[in-house]
Amino acid sequence: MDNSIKVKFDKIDRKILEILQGNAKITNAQLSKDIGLSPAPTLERVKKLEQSGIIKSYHAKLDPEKIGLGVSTFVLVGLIGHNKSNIDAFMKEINQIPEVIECHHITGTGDFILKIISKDINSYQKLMLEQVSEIKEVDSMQSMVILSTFKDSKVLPIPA
Amino acid sequence: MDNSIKVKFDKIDRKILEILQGNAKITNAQLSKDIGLSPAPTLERVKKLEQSGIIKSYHAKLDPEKIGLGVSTFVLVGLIGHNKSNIDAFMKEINQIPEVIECHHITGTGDFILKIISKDINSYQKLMLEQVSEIKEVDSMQSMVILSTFKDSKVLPIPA
DNA sequence: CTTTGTGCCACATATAATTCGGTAAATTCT
DNA sequence: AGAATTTACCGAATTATATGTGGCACAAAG
Repeated sequence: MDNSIKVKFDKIDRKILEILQGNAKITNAQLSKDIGLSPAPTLERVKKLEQSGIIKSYHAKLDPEKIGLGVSTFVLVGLIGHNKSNIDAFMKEINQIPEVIECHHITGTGDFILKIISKDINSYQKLMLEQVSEIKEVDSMQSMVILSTFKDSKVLPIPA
Repeated sequence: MDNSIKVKFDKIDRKILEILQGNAKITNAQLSKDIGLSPAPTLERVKKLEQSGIIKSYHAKLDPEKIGLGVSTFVLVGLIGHNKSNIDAFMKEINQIPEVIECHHITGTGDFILKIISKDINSYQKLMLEQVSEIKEVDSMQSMVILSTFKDSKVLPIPA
């Protein structure tokens, strides 16, 4: 099991990570210029960062509205019980709903927070009524509809 | 102003978008095989999707724990007023805090929801006390600490 | 029908990634 | 400290990939 412990990386690696978080499509040649190395060791560092699991994957970011996804929400979900089997069953159901793009177990008000994205309010309602609230472990749900998004950074603040 | 209206794309484009959301590093040659076209028109389609703004950008996804980011939270923030100048001022401050990786204006309980990521509980507390709560438009704050993340999909469900 | 445009392929070329051999600095061991 | 070992780097050659071009076929418009 890979238990995600902190891995070593130096100042140059940090710079690489910052650049690649913001722009994964940069050429290795340009990246090497930006960090002040030649292409060969630059590539070597990127490969190591990938192999060590620091870089997990690369993704294209789409414009939700342009693909017809007009409604995004956060939903606080309370479960009927907190034992492992309940949570596992809930997770399993949630994982099968592509509109649920995030699911986090949290402290505080609810037990879980979901991020859901769908076409419009109608399809959102349908999704909630026919899929989410149908999961038998679900007790309560509280929706927060996103009116607008001011910040959605894909760049994590790498600690010194 | 680009007002993010829905743009046309066909079944092949949808497949391209699905693949690129999950794996932005695929070669054009492989992508063309996966969608059943030759490289030239494949590349042409990808370029069009980029130019039309459907594809906004490409990002490397890092493992937060491996770079020493152990604490992620959602924070519900209430503002002292809801007029535009207040909200603008708040946004401006929020944008300068790299630990705040998301900021959404929402309906429901609070006015805004933030996603914050930091090194540990101490640095989180420091951030909240010295930066977020210092913003003068901020009235109330309610933190939800993420215990674990079960799903964090970068693939949006493109409607039919 | 004819025309115009769109989308495709195959192939040629340009650009970029990747590999390789060698060197220097840093680290470890004695 | 000094030798041995490892690590990180560079420049150049090679390989892979992206990109550009011309031509063909189908579909939509006139």
